[in-house]
Formats: sequence, structure tokens, C-alpha cells
Amino acid sequence: MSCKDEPNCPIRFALDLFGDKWTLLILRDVLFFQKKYYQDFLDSDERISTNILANRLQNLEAEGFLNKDQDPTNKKKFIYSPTEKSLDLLPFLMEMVFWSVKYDDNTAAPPHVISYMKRDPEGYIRNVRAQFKKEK
Amino acid sequence: MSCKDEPNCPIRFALDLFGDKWTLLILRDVLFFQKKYYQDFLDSDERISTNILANRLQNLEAEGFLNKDQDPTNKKKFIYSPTEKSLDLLPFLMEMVFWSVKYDDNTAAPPHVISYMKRDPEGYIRNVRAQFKKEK
DNA sequence: TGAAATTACTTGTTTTTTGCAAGTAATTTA
DNA sequence: TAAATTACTTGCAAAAAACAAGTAATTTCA
Repeated sequence: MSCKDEPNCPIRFALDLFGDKWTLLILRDVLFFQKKYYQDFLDSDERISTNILANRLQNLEAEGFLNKDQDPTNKKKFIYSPTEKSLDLLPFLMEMVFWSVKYDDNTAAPPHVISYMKRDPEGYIRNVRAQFKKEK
Repeated sequence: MSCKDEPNCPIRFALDLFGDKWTLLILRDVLFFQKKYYQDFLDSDERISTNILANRLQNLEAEGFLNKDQDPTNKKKFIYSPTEKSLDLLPFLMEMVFWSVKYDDNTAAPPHVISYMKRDPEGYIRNVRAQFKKEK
């Protein structure tokens, strides 16, 4: 067609990539809870359906949020790990957490983690990133 | 029922409130584009359906994100304005914007606004808040 | 070694949510 | 006072999600 690529509103751009019910929960599991395997994601409290999970993992890989590598110790398992693109979501996810902690009187977020995140956000991020460096 | 209120994961808590396709776009319109009227939201580029808009506005009011007041100059118009709860989403939304600007080569975000947000995030937020103070 | 279990999915089918097209009732404007 | 505006509601079709099974390739264990 014509070369008419309308510029994107940044909020909309982000929502198009992870603004559905499940995608951000998967990224949360990868970034905050070190989940790696298909079964790990299925076991999350939110009980995602297996077909939806398969679809979201495919999208996340296709959009460059996740790497998918064969587990060296088991030929039928795959390790999902975050790319730079999803690690860069950490500041955004942390602000989301701060907001929720403020407005949810029944939050599950451990206070010491929250105060660490607030006191030294860059240190917290460096720490998360370090975990994924090691595995490479 | 029983008193078993499971504590909430903060990411999930937030997603339950505004993790659908439309809610955050409405809040964006309120917070960044000063939209106030039903028709303003309908006119957004994303073309939300009128029934979905009505539903989301109701939810947002019910959950304490928006105030709904009659327009003093027109009995059939209502002014939607952000509460503290949605103004507090600004840091989170700004991080979302920063991420999108980094990963979208065709972003519509004006560079001078982005650099202002980055240089002086608190000043930017104070500025947005001031707009809504005046109207009270 | 071979049967059972595990793992990462796929394939239907039902249910829920969304999108679209109209319609309505209370103003307000001309 | 008739036409237009405004903020919705209603009904139906289409899309997406949830649920229940099934499958094929390992891997584990007796």
C-alpha cells in the first residue's frame, strides 16, 4: 500500500505488545520469579490455559521479549529467558508495583523488597540483570 | 464466606483494575490530553465502541479513578476528572512512555515533552496535577 | 529394556468478551 | 417548536478466552 505509517502513541504502542490479560503476567514470572519452563508458567496462581500460554510465549518470542533455548540437561524442555527489551521493562514494572502497594491494603509484596526497590532502584535492576547474565 | 483473603500480587492487582485493552487509554486521555467529555473519548484515534466506553467509565468511577460531575454550563454533559488514585499512575505511565519511545522507531511522542519528562519528572507531574487543581 | 510418566504443546468446543449498528430519552440550539 | 446534541442502552454478530482432551517426543524407573 502507500507509505502512510502513522506515528504511534507510546501508550498504545506498549499496550499493543503487552496490554492483554496474560502477557505481562508471564513477563512478571520471568523477571521477578525466575520462571523458565513452560510448566512453571502453567503453575502460576493465575492458572493460565495451556493454549493461551503457548500462544503468548510464541508472541513474546516473535516480538523479541523472550529467548527460547533448549535445556542442556533435557532435550524436551525449553528455557525461556528475558531479552534486553524485557529487562528494560523493569522500571515500568517497578512503578506499577509501587502504585499497587500504595492502593492495595492486602498486597502480597514483601516490604523489604519494596523498600529495597525504592531505596536503590538501579541496584535492584542491576541485581535482576546479573541473574540472567550468569546463565548465558 | 470464610475470611480467606489471599494477598494479591501487585502486578496482578494493577492488571485487574486497568489491564484490559481500553481502560489505560481512557486514563491516558484524561491525564495527558485533558479529555473530559464522553464525546472526547469517543473521538480518540483508537475508536472505542460506545458501549465499551460507557462500561469502562462506569468501572473507573466505581473504582475511584475518575470523578464524574455535571458540567455547570450544560445539564446533559458530564465532566470526568482524575482522582488522586489516577494521578498517582503518572510515574508508571511515564516509564511506559520511556520504554515505548526507546523501542518504537515511529513514535508519536514529541521529543521536547520526553526530554522534559526525563529531565524533571517531578516538575512534569506537578504541572499535570496543577491543571486539575485549577478546575476544582 | 520397555512400560509409565513427563513435557510442551495442539485441537476441538463452549463460554465470555468485544465490536458494530441502531435506538432512546433528556436537553439544548436555531 | 423542530432539529440537533449528548450520553448513553440494546441486540446481535464476531472474536477471543476458557475448558477438556489428545498427541508426539523424550525421559524415568522397575
